[in-house]
Amino acid sequence: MNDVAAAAGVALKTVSRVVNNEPGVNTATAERVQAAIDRLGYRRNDGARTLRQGRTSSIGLVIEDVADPFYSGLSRAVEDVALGHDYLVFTGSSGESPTRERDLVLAFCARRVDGLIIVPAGEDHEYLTPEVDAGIAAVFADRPPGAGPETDIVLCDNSSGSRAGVEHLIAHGHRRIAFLGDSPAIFTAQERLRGYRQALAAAGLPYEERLVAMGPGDQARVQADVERMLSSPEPPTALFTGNGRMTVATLRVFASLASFAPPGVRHGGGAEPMERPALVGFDDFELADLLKITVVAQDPVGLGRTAAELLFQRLSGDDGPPRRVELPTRLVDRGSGEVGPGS
Amino acid sequence: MNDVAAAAGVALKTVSRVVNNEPGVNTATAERVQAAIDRLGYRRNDGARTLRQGRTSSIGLVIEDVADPFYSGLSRAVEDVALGHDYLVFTGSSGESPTRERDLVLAFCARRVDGLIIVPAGEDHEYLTPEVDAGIAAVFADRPPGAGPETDIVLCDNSSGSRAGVEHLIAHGHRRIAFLGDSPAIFTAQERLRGYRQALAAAGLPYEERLVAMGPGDQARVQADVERMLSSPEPPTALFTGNGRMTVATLRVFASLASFAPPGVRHGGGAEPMERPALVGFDDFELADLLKITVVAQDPVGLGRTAAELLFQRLSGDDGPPRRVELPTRLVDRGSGEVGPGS
DNA sequence: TGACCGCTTGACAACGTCGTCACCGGCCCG
DNA sequence: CGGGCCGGTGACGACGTTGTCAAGCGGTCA
Repeated sequence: MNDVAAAAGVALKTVSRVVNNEPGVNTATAERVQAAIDRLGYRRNDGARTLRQGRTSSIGLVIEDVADPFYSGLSRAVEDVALGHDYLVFTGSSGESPTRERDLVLAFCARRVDGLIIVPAGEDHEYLTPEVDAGIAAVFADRPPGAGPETDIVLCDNSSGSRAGVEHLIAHGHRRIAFLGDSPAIFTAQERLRGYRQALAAAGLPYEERLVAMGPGDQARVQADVERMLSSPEPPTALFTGNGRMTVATLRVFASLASFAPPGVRHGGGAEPMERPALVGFDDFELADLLKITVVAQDPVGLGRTAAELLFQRLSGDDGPPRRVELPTRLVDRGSGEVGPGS
Repeated sequence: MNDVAAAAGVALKTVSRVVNNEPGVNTATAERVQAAIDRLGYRRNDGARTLRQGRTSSIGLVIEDVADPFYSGLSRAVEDVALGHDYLVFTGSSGESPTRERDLVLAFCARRVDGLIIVPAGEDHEYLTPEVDAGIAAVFADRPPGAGPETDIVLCDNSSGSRAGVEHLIAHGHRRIAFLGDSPAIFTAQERLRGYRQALAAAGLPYEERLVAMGPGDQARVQADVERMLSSPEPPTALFTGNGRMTVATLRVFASLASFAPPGVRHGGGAEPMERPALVGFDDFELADLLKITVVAQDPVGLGRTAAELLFQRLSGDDGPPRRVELPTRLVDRGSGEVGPGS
């Protein structure tokens, strides 16, 4: 900018005015400055600008994993809202590690992002208190934070969604319904389990420990749990899976159990030691339509958009009490809940 | 930092030394300073730091769409490499718009990112020349740039992969193979078409315009093209789809054409006006294994990792001639190429 | 004629950090 | 006893911007 000013024979401040389209610059002068800018290939240094102005026009987004379709949808929505406000987005994946979540958040804070959108991996968010006190806005998405500052929160209505999914199975005559969920440490897993229990209770069905398995979503674990349940004396006739990864893993288990009939096709005989159970999954996924899997659909885009919109309201001065938004889920019936007893 | 210095009764510079773990500070002094830092909840302003130091320890990543699994895999890989170097990542989706690509890149440049990884949407990258001259490193991934500065480039071996996929179909007896590709303006679409033609030529098969359809990957377009081809007098017995979205769209078309037999199951009669054609897709996708779709798998993670590694080599001083890396593809045979004439 | 106005322009400090250099006191060595 | 060295500390400017304030200038109005 110094060079531009020298080249155009004006003061620094005049160049600044031209660059920022501030009024009060003679047209001829402005043209001369613009010419110098073009000639020298000058571009404003936004780093210095933000230092001077005290806001960076950037936000930080911490999610579990960009490569997970659920979070990448959320991510894209956040990005779109941010770009609409001329904000840039730092993205980071925590990979479910509380340490990495914290490191990322603090790195973003050191960069003085104006706001944060966080899908928390950890339980303790006290580390955020000084940052929030320092004026950084924060919104939690998908899961509520642990102990820490009061912030806006955007969630899916996990328990109602889960309950609706399980009720759908019950309505089709299922009485022994298994629940496969994420690690109990994860909020959404707990909530979905809660919805499952509510649905059972409302229908007067017993809650059986042996039909509930929670843990990481890797194929081996799911395979073991599903096989164990299905080969037990009184196997479940339906499965409810607690997230998209579990649903897909379960489908792979089904595929690996060659004795299953294809979906919708029944075995000939009456005895069905290994008939393919009904399945309803929490969270929609690509190709679920082709595979005809009934799901409780969340709205990752809505989650991201809402979180970003709340954040920008805060950034534009709203300092009302913290809000907690719960987005509804939607049961998408594709038929996989119908197989089995009741159909 | 000023406040901390005052609170600890030392000079600014001493605080700076403590914060940066610089040697030459008396242990007692350091403790006093550290206490003041903790008490005041001070955190270094990395914005000011980068201004002073001339590098921002951040890179910009411009892709087509974070929500697309191919790019989100790439994105995650870039992020992991960057975090390994203590770099932060700005992410932006261009949505195939050259203007938005350019705006994003220039916004990142104004923020003085140290480097850029770009999946180009546009054809003209002259706008990058001043930035690269100014010292910003750039690497193009997945597609080569149009006119502009010489930079490192990381691609998939599109034509070979495509050729291998089509040869697989030919090897299974197919003679009329349709090609459904992305818009011809897109580099990868052109390359994959080239591979298709090479395979045909090598097998002595004619190239027929009527069997080639290129354009956007929306369901309606694909539906129209596939239906037109399949209902033509001499319909293709196999389809080769040019990217994951096309493959999925084509599967949906198959599902909508109720007259098709399920995969692997043949119609009873000899005449087969609408037998389900064989299908091989470029690009793997989740659940392709369950749907038993043969694909030419790319390696989005490898693409992202390689691009990031090249970038960091540049950032650490490597100024050798521009490099062009082509990553191999891999044919994953799941049986969907076998249906039809030869099987 | 002089006070005042609007328009244009510029000088200067400040944002928060770090690199450079200088300073101070104590100690060793000749 | 004097010079040099060293560990510890601080003053100051610079990075590239922008906000504040003031000044120059020509013209208008009382």
